[in-house]
Amino acid sequence: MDNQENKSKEQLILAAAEQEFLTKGYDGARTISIAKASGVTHAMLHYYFRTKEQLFERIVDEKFATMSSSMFAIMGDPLLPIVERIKGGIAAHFDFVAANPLLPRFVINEIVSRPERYEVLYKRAGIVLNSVYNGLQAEIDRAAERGEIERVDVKMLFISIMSLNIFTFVAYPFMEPIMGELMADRERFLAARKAENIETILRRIKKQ
Amino acid sequence: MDNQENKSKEQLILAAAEQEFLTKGYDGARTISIAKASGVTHAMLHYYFRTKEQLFERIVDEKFATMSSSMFAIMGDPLLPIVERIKGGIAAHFDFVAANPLLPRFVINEIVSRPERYEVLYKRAGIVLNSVYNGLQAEIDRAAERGEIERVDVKMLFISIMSLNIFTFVAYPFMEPIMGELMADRERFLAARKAENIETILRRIKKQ
DNA sequence: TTTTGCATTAACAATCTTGTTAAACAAAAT
DNA sequence: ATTTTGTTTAACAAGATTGTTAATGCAAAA
Repeated sequence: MDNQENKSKEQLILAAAEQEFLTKGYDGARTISIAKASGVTHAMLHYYFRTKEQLFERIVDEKFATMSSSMFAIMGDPLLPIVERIKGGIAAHFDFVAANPLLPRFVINEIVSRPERYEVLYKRAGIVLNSVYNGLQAEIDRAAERGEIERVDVKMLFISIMSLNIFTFVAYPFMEPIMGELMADRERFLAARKAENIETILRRIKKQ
Repeated sequence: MDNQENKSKEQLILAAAEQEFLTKGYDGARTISIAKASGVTHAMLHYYFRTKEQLFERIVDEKFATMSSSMFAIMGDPLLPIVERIKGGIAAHFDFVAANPLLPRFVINEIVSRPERYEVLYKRAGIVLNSVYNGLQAEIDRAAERGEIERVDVKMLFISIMSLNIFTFVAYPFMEPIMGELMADRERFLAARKAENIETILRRIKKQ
C-alpha cells in the first residue's frame, strides 16, 4: 500500500480539484467532474477525501499559503538601495501573480463568502506582516530624511502595488474584449503593464 | 390586477435576488432563500420569473449597465482643464465604486465563469469605449505637446485608475484584517485611499 | 497458504434544488 | 350573477449531487 500508484492517484485528484475549484469556486465545482477529470471513480474521490468540504480545504490551505508568500515578494531584496528594492519587489510580485493568475480571485471570493472561517488565520498573518512593514517603513523614512525619496506610508504603497499588479490579472477577461489592440497580444501587454506599474509606483515615491 | 401590491412583490423578489446573487454568485444562490428573504412562497418566485436563470439575467443586465456607466465616470468633465478633468474622473469613479462595492467582483466572476455569453455585448461596448478613448487621448496629446503633462497612453491610465479604485473595494475584506489600524476606521481609510489614488495618477502624468 | 488490510467498484440512499401543476382564491369585467 | 383573468398555495415530480455500503480484488505479511 501507499505505493507510487496511490500517491499519484491522490495527487491526480488534488490537481483536478485545484483546477475545478479555482475556476468555478466551491459552489460551482462538482465532485463528479473532479473525479472524471482525474480519471478515478466518483466513489474513490470520497474514499480518499471523505467529503467535498475536506478536499476543498486541502486546496484552500495551499492557496492561502501561496497567496501570503506572494505578499512577501513585494518586500524586494533588502540588500539593494531602497528604490531598486521597491522596483524589484514590484516586478517579483507581478511575476508571482502572472504565474498564479487565478489565485487572487479565488482567495478573495473565499474570504468574502466565508469570512468567519479565516478570522484566526488572519489575525496571525496581520501581526507578522505588521512587523515586516514596520522594518520597511523605517528604511523608507531614513531614505526620505536623506532626501532620496518622498515620505510615504508603506502600507498605502503596498496596497497600490497589489492593486496595480493583481487587477491586471483578475480583470483580464473583463478588459481584454474592450481594450482592443492594446491587449491583443497577451505577452506584449503584460510586459507593458509590468513596466507601467513600476513606473507608476516609482513616480509616486520620487522626490519632487 | 397589476396593482401596487404586485409591483411591490416583484420588486421585493428582485431586491432579495440582487443581494443573494451579488454576494453568493449564481451557483451559491438559492431560489428558496431568495423567496424566503422577500417574504413570498417558493412557487411565487417561479410564477413571476419562471426560472432562476431568468431572474438572474434581470439582475445581470442591470449590473452590467451600471458597471459600464461607472467606466464613463472616469472620463471626467470635458469642460475642465485636463488635469482637473482627470482628477475629477478618478474621484467620480471612486465614489461610484464606493456606492456599489459588490459590483466589480460580481461582474468579473460572471465573465470568468461564462465568457461566451457576453461576447456580443462586449464587442459593442469595446467599439463605443474605443472612440471615447480616442477623444481623450487626443486631448492628452495636445496637453503633452504644450508641455503641461507627460505623454501617456490613456488606456493604460484607465486601467491604472480602475485597478487602484476597484481593488480597494474588491479586496477590502481580504486586507482589512491584515492592515491593522490603517483600515480600522472604514470612512477614514476610504477617504485616505481616494486621495492616494488621485495623487498616484497625477504624479504619473506630471511633467518631470 | 492463509490472513490481513487497503483499494476499487457498482449500486444505492438521502437530500437538496429547481421547477410544475392542479386547485383555491380574489378582483374586476361583462 | 357569472365569467374572466390573474394570483396564491400546497403538494409533488424530476433530476442532480453528495455521500455510503457491501462485495470484490489484490498485494504483502504471517
